[in-house]
Amino acid sequence: MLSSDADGLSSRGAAVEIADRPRREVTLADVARAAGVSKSTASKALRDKYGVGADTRTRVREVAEKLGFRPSAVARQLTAGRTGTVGILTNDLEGRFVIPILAGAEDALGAGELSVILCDARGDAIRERRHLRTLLERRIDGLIVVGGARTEPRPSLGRDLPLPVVYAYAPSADPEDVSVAADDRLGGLLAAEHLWSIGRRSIAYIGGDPTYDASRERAEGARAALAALGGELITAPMSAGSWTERWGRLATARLLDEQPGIDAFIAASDMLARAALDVLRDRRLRVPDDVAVMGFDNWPIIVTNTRPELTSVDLGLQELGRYAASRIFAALSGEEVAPGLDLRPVRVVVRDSTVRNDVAAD
Amino acid sequence: MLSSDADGLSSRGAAVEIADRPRREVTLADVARAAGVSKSTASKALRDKYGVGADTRTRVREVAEKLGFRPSAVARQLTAGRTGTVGILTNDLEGRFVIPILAGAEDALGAGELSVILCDARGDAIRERRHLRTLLERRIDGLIVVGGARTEPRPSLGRDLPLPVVYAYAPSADPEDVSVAADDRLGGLLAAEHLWSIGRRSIAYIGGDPTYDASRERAEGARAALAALGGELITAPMSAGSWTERWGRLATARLLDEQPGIDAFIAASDMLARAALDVLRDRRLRVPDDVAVMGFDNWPIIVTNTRPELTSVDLGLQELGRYAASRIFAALSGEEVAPGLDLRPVRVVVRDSTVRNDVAAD
DNA sequence: CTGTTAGCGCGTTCAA
DNA sequence: TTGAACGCGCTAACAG
Repeated sequence: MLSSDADGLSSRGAAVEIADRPRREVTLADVARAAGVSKSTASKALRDKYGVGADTRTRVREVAEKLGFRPSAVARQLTAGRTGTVGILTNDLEGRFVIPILAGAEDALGAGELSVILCDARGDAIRERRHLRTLLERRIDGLIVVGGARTEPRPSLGRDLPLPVVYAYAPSADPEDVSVAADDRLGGLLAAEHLWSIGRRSIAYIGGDPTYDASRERAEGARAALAALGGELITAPMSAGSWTERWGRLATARLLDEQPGIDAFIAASDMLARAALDVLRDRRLRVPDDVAVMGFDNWPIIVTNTRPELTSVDLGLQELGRYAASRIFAALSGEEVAPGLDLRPVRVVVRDSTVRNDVAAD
Repeated sequence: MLSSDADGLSSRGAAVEIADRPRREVTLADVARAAGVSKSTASKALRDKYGVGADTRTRVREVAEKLGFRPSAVARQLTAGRTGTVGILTNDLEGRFVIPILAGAEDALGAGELSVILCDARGDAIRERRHLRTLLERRIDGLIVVGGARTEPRPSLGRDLPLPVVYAYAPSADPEDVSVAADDRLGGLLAAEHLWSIGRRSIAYIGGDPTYDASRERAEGARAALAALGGELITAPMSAGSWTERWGRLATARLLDEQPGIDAFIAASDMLARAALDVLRDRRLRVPDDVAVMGFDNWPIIVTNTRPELTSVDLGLQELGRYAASRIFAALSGEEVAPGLDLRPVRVVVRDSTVRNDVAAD
C-alpha cells in the first residue's frame, strides 16, 4: 500500500482542524500550537538555539516527537539559499567504472550531510542539457560530472555555472574547469617497475582498443619506466586491439610466437589479463614461474577468480569519487580550488600471478 | 574555479540593486521588473497560461532568456506540495545487481520528470534510518528500496510512511508492503526446459552459496520443470557451496566424476558456469556437443567473453527497476497498488554454449 | 526568554 | 488582459 493515515496526536486546541485532514504533513505551526508557544520559539527549541528555556525546549520536543514532526527541508532551503544537494551527472550509469566513483562520492557527500541527485544522460547531449537544467532549477549546491567508459576529455558544461563543478574520471576539455582522474600513465609505470623488481626483463604489453587514451597512456608509462631502467617494452601492433578476451587471447598468442623469451605480460585490463592466463595455461606455461601476468582495474570479481589470482593496478576509483566530493566541499567552504586536471595516484595490488604468496590451490 | 560571475543583464530600472550582488539567482521578480510587468503576469507568460497577451508573453520570455532566469524548483515545491523527487535507498551500491535496477529506475523516473535522490546505507541499519529521515524531510514523493546482494526478504521500513514505497529485488518482509523481484524459480524452470528441449536428459545443477534463497529457488524451479517432463535434476551436496569460480570448478569436477553421462549443466551464476566451462575444456569435453552449459544473470562481460559464449538466464533487472518506478507512478496518480510480492518474468538468452549458432571461432 | 513580523520565490486566487 | 495580495513552512530580525 502507499500513503498512510493520520498520526496519533489529538489533545490540545486544534483537534477539530487537524483531526482527519486528507494527508497533511505536521508543520511547525502545529507543533507550536500544540505546545502553546510561537513558531519561532518552537523552531529555536528544536534546534538548540540560545534563547529558550530548558523546560520549554523539552516540552516542545516532546510534542514534536508525539506529533511525528518532520521539519520540511524544502521550506528551510528556501530561506537558507542552500539545498544541501549535489548533482551527479553521468553518461554511463551501467558501466562498471562509474559505479565505484559514484559510491565513493555518495559516501563522502552523505557523511557531509549532502544528498545526491543522480542523473544519467546515457551519452545523449540533449538529455544532458535537460538534466543540467533540472539540476540548476533544483538549486543543487555542487555538481560532479562522472565520465563514462572513456577517459578522453569531454566537452565542458560551460564556465558560467553558478556553482562548483568537478569533472571526474573523464576530465573537461576546458582547462579552466576542475577535473580529477586516475593516473593511467603512473599505472603503467608502476606495473613495469613491479615486474622489473621481481626480475622480469622481457616484458610485453597487451593493449586494449588503441583508440582509448587509457590503453595508450598505460603503455607509455610502462615504456618510460623500462627505458629508465635500461629495458624495453615489447608490444604488438595494436591496430586491431579491443577490450575483448578474444583479442586478449589473440594478442597473447601472437606475442608468444613472435617474441620468444617473454617472461611477463602487462595487460591493459583484467579481462585481457585473464585471456592471457588462459592462453598460457593452454600452452602449459606456468604462472608466475615462467611468465608473470598483471592486469588493470583490480576488478574484484575477476582478479580473485582467476588461477592464479591476478596482480592488478587499482585505479582507486572509489577514492577518486571521494576526492571529487572533497573538491566540492572545499569550493563550498570558500576555498579556491585550482582549475585543471588533477591526476590521482593508483597502486599495484600484488597477487599470485606475479609473486606467489601461498600454496597454489586447485 | 567555481561560482561564476554576473550575467549580461543591465538596462532597465534596478541597475544599482542588482549590478554586483554577491551571487544571487535571477528571480521571477527580476524578470517581471525588467519586462515591466507584474510577477504574476510574468509567471503566466512563462508557462503558457491563458490570460496573457501574445506580445507580453514574448517580451517576458525574451527578458527571462536574456537574464538567464531559472525558476526555482525549491520555491515551486513549497506551494505545490510535491517535490518531483523519488528516493532510492540501497544497501549495496557497489554490488552489480543494484546497478541495472538503479539505471532502469532512474531512466523511467527521469522520463516522468522525477529526479532521483540516491542513498546508500551500506548495510548499516543506523545509516538506513538516517537516510530515510533525510529523505522524508526532503519530502520525496516516493521511495524505492533496492535490495543488495541477497534476495531474502528484508525488514520493512514500516507501514506508516506518508508516501508510496516499493521494495525491489529483495522484497519487504511485510506482506502489506509493495515488493517487486525477479522470479528465480521461473528462471530455473525455463533453464531446465530449454535444455530438455535441445535433447538433454541428464541435467546437473551447480549451486552457489546454499544459504542464498536465489540459489535454492533456481534449483527448485529446475527440479519442478524436470519432474513435470519426466526427468530428474542431478545435484551435488551443496553444503560447501559458494559463488566463487573455485567452487564452480570443484562442483563441476565432482559431478562429472560421480555422475557419468551428464550432458548439461545449469549453474546458479555466470561465474559458476564459466568455471564449469574451464573444467570441461580441461577435460577435453566439447561444449555444447558433449555437454551444454548455461548460467544465470546474463552478465554481459562474462557471457560474451567465454568460449563458447554462454547461454544464460537474464533476470531483467533493468526492467525490474523500470517496473518499480512504474509502481511509484501508479501510486502517485492515485491508483491502488496491490501489496505483496510481484514476481517479474525472466528469460533465457540462448548462445553457443547450449545451441551452436555459428562457426566456433578462436 | 519569548512572541511578532517579515521575508525566501513562486503560483494562484480574486479584483480591477 | 493585468496586478495586488496571500500562502506554502521555516528562519532570522526585531520587539516586548
